[in-house]
Amino acid sequence: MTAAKEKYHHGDLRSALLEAALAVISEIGPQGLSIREVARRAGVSHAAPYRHFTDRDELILAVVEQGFDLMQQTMQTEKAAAPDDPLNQFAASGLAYVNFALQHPAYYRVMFSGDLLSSTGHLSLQHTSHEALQEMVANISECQQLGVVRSGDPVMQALAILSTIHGFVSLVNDNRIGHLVDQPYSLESIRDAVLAAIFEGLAPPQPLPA
Amino acid sequence: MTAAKEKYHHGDLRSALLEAALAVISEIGPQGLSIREVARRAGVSHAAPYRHFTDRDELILAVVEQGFDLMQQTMQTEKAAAPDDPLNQFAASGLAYVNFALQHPAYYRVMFSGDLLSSTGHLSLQHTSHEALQEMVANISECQQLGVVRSGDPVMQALAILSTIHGFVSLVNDNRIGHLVDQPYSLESIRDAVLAAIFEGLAPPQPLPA
DNA sequence: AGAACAGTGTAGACGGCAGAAACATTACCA
DNA sequence: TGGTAATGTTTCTGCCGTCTACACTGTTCT
Repeated sequence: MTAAKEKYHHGDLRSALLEAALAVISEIGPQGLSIREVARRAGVSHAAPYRHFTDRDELILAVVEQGFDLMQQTMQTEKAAAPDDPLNQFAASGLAYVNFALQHPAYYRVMFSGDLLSSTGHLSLQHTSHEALQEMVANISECQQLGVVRSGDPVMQALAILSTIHGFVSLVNDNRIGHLVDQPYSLESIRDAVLAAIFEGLAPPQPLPA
Repeated sequence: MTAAKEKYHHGDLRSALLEAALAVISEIGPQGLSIREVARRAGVSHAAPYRHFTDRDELILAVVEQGFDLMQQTMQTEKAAAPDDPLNQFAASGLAYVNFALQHPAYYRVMFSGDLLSSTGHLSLQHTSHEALQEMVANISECQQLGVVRSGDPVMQALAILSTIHGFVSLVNDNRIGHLVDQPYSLESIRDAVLAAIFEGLAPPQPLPA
């Protein structure tokens, strides 16, 4: 935990603030994220964070970017570890996305809450997500050419899949699944069913004639 | 707009506050919703709302409940207007859900933002959504018995569909779709594609032998 | 070595917010 | 007509974001 680092003023306040911010979001939720609380946890005065972030928004944005980095990295790793055919790799990416969201709910909430940042703009983020979608589309096209995914506009298919996955993890992270279903369903079983539904919908309507 | 109603103190402050709250959410977003701003718009002191709502949360909750009522009503109407077979009625409900969310983004955001209310609990809402899911499940079962929906646990199917729809409208309402795709896709076309994808995934794998 | 300087943290102030308490006004009812 | 409950206002506390003026620390130049 932040080891031995009290060099001169603080050492690495910026990182400490990001860490504290994530902790606050985990414990209290994003609405409880205040500059003052974060500063308190980092053990500095309430104005110190302004040396590193011009704004509350910029602090949050930094956490968001950190989250995107971590997610992208995780997905890349999982994809690389999957068998070397497009459909399996695509499935691995999807599973990795969902697992990231479920394992790091604080990150996912900040990244996609929509109410946290005042402006949804922020070009760098737009670029990141646009790229991610493009990769997804390319992957789907590849699967189509192999005949393992039904034909259709891959952009539309990607958006539908993204909707499903994002919707699922949002419902879970906002704690709405528990109220919806009765006892005997575990989160993992629902997750697997949702992912299965995606791939059922993606499969060609007629099984391969072979 | 609010007609002639300045009876005694205010007339119907409670309604005026709900109306103002919704307006604020539309214009500034849910994070800008403050008791004081709402009171200002209703032309009363900042403490007046506390006569009608014990809490900021309770005000928001009232808007949420109003939203659920309106949505349920809309869906019921559309469902009744659809042809009298289960699959068409199911499709009509789904379309109505999406359209409600797209036409009343402010309501939808408050209803499902997750960050707005401190507690996700609120039994009445849990009850409402649980009931809604049950109805969905029943509808799916009916379709299965007619052979127009593939077999499988209808609860899981319902959750997958709900995920897709909720995910789609969340992405749209948080303004993320625009950054993702390039020009030539209209929102309606994406909406239709997403809905189509749901029903493709729901269709029996082998077309009816007839 | 010593002085200037930039980077970093602090102290205090301002206005806005949620919420509680005490007070004022109005509608209604006996 | 007078009493009472409902409704709205004022005022206060404490937290928040952000700004400004100041203090400390490490570096760099002479």
